[in-house]
Amino acid sequence: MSYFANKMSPAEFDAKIHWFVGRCREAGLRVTPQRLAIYKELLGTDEHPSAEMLYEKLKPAWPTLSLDTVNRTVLTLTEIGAAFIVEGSGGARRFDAGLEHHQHFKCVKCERIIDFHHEPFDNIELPPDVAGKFTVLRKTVYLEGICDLCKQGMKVVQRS
Amino acid sequence: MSYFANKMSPAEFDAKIHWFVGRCREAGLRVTPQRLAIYKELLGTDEHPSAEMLYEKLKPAWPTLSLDTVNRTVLTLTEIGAAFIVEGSGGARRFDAGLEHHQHFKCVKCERIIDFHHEPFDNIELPPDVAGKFTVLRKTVYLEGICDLCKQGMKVVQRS
DNA sequence: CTCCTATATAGTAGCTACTCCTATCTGTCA
DNA sequence: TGACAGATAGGAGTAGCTACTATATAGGAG
Ligand SMILES: [Mn+2]
Ligand SMILES: [Mn+2]
Ligand SMILES: [Zn+2]
Ligand SMILES: [Zn+2]
Repeated sequence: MSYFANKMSPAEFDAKIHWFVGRCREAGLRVTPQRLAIYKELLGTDEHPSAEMLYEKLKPAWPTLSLDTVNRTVLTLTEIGAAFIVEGSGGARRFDAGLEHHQHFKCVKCERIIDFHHEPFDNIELPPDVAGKFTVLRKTVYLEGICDLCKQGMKVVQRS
Repeated sequence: MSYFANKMSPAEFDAKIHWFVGRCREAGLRVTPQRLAIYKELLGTDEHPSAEMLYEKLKPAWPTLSLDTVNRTVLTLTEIGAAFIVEGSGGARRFDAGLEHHQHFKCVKCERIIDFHHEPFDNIELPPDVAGKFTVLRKTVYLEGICDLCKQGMKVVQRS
């Protein structure tokens, strides 16, 4: 059985921020206000935003923030294991700071990326010849199709 | 048990070309020399080329071919179900005319996309709540990591 | 606390991978 | 063998990064 992901508690959120600060120190990275703000924004959403989407959300509170900083920062986040690039095909890269086991469904119409969790997908077993030949760093089960809102013909904010 | 994909016979190749011509007619599309050449090139390779890669391969034989035509054509191929965009994260879109059940391993260093086939991955069962809420058009098991050549530290042609 | 410096940021320019536009051409059918 | 809707070539335009450089600042030394 699977379930759709839900919000985290303020305590969980704070714990993750604390972990992130430690992870930065560990990696020899400065905890700049921009870096923290970008991480918080990514952590607090389940929309799997692109760099541009994060930039637009942060701009009101951070008027001098540059898009390049957002791009550099999300790349840094993936490098220290605080986030990852969501699998998909085409368009802008989408990011995710949710490190718990879960999977993604992407709507090909509205480009929404929706979290779900199905335990059998968490640790799919690799075929022996692949495991023997390659170093597998990431195993993903990924679904694409039409989401509930687009099926109903409802008007959804189109992306791109 | 899984196995790595291998070449098709000339007879199989011809059969697929024949199918493609019929599929074009069926869809009300003209069978132009460019369209056929692009499909043949994509069908004859297991490299999962980008539009640019196809363009470079075809240029010697088709000096007046434009990159835009390649881009439009691979899009058309996906629309009529003669090809699909390979899943992945970031970079140029990569295409595949191989419609048989198989899966992909992508090397994060050299960007090679390698076919393999593991039967348990062919028809993974959807969680009921996802199947009920969304129309799932594509189910993908996707692996990423370091390929055999890159592990050996061999020099491989870097992409991008 | 204050200063120092390596690292990070802002602003901008450049690049890659498409996507759109328009004049010209051609596969298909009558 | 035309006629013409659909396709292509070439070029311009756009989105999404990526590189460059002067300025600013986090965080450690003193
Ligand atoms: Mn997610
Ligand atoms: Mn393939
Ligand atoms: Zn949708
Ligand atoms: Zn490799």
